[in-house]
This record gives sequence, C-alpha cells and structure tokens, in this order.
Amino acid sequence: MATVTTIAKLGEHVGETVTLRGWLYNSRSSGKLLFLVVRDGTGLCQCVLEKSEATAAAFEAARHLGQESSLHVTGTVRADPRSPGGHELAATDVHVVQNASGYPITPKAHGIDFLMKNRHLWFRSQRQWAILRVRHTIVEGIREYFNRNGFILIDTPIFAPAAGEGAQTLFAVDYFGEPVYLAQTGQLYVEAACMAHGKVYCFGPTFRAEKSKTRRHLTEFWMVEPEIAYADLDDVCALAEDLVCYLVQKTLRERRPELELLGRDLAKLEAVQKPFYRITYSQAAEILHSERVRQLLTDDLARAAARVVELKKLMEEKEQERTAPGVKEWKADKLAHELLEARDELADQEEAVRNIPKHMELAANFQWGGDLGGSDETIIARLHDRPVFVTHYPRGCKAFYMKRNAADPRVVNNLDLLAPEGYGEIIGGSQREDDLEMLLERMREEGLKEEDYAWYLDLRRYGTVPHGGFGLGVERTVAWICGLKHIRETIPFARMMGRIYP
RNA sequence: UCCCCGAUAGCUCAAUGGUAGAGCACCCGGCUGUUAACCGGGUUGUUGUAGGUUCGAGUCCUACUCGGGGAGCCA
Repeated sequence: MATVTTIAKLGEHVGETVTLRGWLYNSRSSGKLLFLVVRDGTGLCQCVLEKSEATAAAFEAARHLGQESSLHVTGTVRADPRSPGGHELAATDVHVVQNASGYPITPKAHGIDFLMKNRHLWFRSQRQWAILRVRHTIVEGIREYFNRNGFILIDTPIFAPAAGEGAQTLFAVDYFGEPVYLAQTGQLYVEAACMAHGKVYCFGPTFRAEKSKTRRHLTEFWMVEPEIAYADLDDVCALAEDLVCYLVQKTLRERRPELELLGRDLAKLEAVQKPFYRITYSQAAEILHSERVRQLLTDDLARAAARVVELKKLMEEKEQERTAPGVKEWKADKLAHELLEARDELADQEEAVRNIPKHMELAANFQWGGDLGGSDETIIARLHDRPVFVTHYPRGCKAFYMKRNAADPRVVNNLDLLAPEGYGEIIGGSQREDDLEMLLERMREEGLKEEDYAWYLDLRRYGTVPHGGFGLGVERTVAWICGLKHIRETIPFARMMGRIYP
C-alpha cells in the first residue's frame, strides 16, 4: 500500500511510490502516453501514465476522464521542471472516485458573469485558489498581530439600533416587528470595550447598502477595528503602519508562490516599509492644486489618448491578418483572442480619456472643506511609492465622534491610509472626541439625538481618556497585496449590488 | 440617482438589412514528453423580453430586464 501524501509534500518523497487524492485539472493524451494534471488543494502535479508501465485498466479509465473528475493516482515521485509544482508522478495506477463530465469552467476564456455564477466551482481555478490563500494569510496575520500585541478580541453586534451615520446606506432588518440595521461598524462598541481592557479589536463582516457598482465596492465586507485607550493620533498612525507592514511582510514570507502565480510585482510590496508618508488634508489640497498634479494628469491623458490610437490601429491590423485568405486556424484563433484583449484595454483607455479631464477639474477646483474624492485619493497615492497617511480633515466632512484638533479647531485628528498603485483608502480612523461637551456640540450639529447615544456618552462621563482606533478593510487590503483589478475575487462569495447568487 | 458599453450554441466570440458560423467543451479516431498540446471526423440554436420600421431584422428604432464599467458615496 503506497503512502498517501499531498502535492505540497512531494519533495519529501522523491523516488518513493505514493498516492495522491485529488481532482483532474486538465489532461492531455499522446497515444501511448497520458498526462493528467491533478490538483489536490495543496498544488498541481502532472501525473504521467505510460501505457507500458501502468495497468491496462488504469490506462483505459484515465483516458476517458472529464475535467474535475475525482481520483487517486499512485506512482513514483520524481523531480521534473516540466510539471507545474516541480515534481511529477510516474503513475502506475489510477482509481476513479467519480468520472465527472461537462464541467462548465474549461481551461479557455470565460466572461465574468459566467464565472461569478459559477463561483462555487471557480474556486478550484489556480488564480482564485491563490487569492483565497493570500486572504487566509492576511486574516491570520490580523488575528496574530493583535493577539500577540496584547489586544483583546471583542465581538460587536451585527444587529444595530437605528441611530447612526449615513442611514441611507443601512440594510434594514425586521427584528420582532422593530426595524434594526445590519452593522456598518463596531466602532462605538469597541470604544466602550477599550475602557475595560485598554487595547481591543473587533473583526467581522459589515454591511453597506451603497448603490455602487465599481471594482472597489461590496455590500458585505470584512473589517478589523482596533481601539486603544490612552492614545492620540500619532499612536493610532503608528499602530496602522505597524499592522500594514506586518501583513505585507507575512504575506511575502508565506505566500510568495501564490503572489508569483498572480503575477504580482513583488518589488512594489518589498518597498512597503516604515515610515509611511504623512501629509495633512491641507497639504493634500495644495498638492491637488499644484502644477505637478496638472502635469501628471495631462501626461496621463496624452498617454491614454495615444494608446487608444495605437490600439485601434493594432486591432485593425490584427483583424486584417485574421481574415486574410489562407490563415491557419490556430493563428486566426490566437489573433481573435488578442483582439478581445485589445478590445478590453481599449475600453479601459477610452474610459480613462473620458474621466481624466473630470479628475483634473475636480483636483484643480478642490475646495478646502470638502471630502477627498476617489480620484483625488488616487492622485495623492500615485505621487508616493509607499502608503500615505492623510490626516486632519475638516470636521464638517467627518463623523461626529472624531477628536477636534487643539491647535486648529477647524480640523479633526483623523487619518486615512491610502495604499499605493491606486488601491485607495484601506484604513480610516481617528482619535476620538473624549470631551463630553465637545461631543454633544458635534452631535447637535449633526442632528443626532442625545438619548440614542446615552450609553456612548456615559463613556465620557465615567473616566474618559484620550483614545482612538481605525478600521481596515480586509478585501481592499487583499486586492492591493494581490495586485487585483477587482475586489470581487478577494472574498469567497462576493455580495454586490445585483449579485447574491450563489 | 446619473452616464457609457453589452446580451447570438454549454463557454468565448463571428455574421455589408438577404440560407445563423468558428474555436473550445463533449463523443470517436491518430500520435511515447505534452504545457490553454496538436491533427482528422461528429453532435450543438425560441439570436435577453415586448413592440415597431421593412418584401425581408441577429443586424435599424422604442421600451423593459439582466450584466459589465464609471460618477456620486465609501472600507
């Protein structure tokens, strides 16, 4: 009886006969030779069946297996660079658990709607497999970081009472006949908890009914929110910086093969080192008005416009080449695929050409007092090669609980952390208003009812201290670290506007 | 809420207003080192829905539905 092992451990069994249990990822046959690419959850391995070496029954059974058939393969392990994992199995026996047929996700191209409808199967594909492993490591890193640094986990409620910010983006739920809402944050609750434990965090799903159909939005996403007592803005920034560095380094250390599979530029991640840049909101506003930004966007626009012309010409040439008489089928096929890719890029570039003038206008006309828009954040982030903290926003565009700045009462002690490469805001946080009177004043400005927040106000009555924290969005962090274009691949089953299946 | 794009075979896409096609998937055959293997043969259709224009609509027009991208808003 051969030893049962996994593909990840094949290196420990070179020369031995072992059994792998997995699924057929792809297969190729060449007469008396069969190549079965098998995956088992730990990796991919090419199993080679030679007709003369394998049992006749095994060879015949393996010849007719559909994609994703479940099987055991027994054979001798040998190192071979031609196999995906670097080790190959010279198979002698194949036991079919189930011969699957008609698996919908083929090794060829598919559209995103089809893939999302088949998300339960799409998991099995290499890229998706790699992304969710990176997510696992980032989530593990988050828990590890806080648990090892003296933070106590506080699970905050998901059913939340009506009071709160941005009521139009809340999902309402019937709670024994009363309307309650799915939580958008556990923040107020961790503030209470940090007065008991000093350093706490909550980690769970949050829900936002934003009608946003973009590559950065989910209606259900995961957020970790640490909160610390006796902390000011600098302490909160230091914590955010340390956490992000920890997560990036851990992922680089433990998921390098996955990042490489995803084609991530690792140098960009290696560059994520302390100290991150720190600028104030007012400095950001100056940057947006600067000649440097105008030039950056002018160059972007010129580049996008030139690329549009180039792509159109390229597509025309390829189309001519494809439809020319006497073109080989495989060549025409390849050209058709290249045309599709070019078409996608053209759509992106044309979108850029339409949007950049808007972005220029938004940046140039940016008024002190307004919130930074998505395009503004992208501009700021692009001017820096490491993450950037933007601090001290006007208090009018931020939540009531943020601490008013002592030196400049127009602004609050808050922070946003912008990830590089246009990934936008991954962290938002602040020092909290610990003065009861100031807090009440802000609540009145926002039209919030004191009685709804009676418990929260108690925290300022009984031993108030400077404190603060932040929220880090897991999916945006995963998208950034993996270098993904779209957030939907960073969570097992994405919940988005208009998508709730499977 | 607004703007742009799209919907044709199981999948990815073709089709000057004039007989709906290709590749992949699937089935059969060939090939002892393949890498989205390749070669030969076979099977595959209510062109998103409802109207309209026309001798004739996948193609043009209107509305709707669904999806993609973006704006606003946001992690």
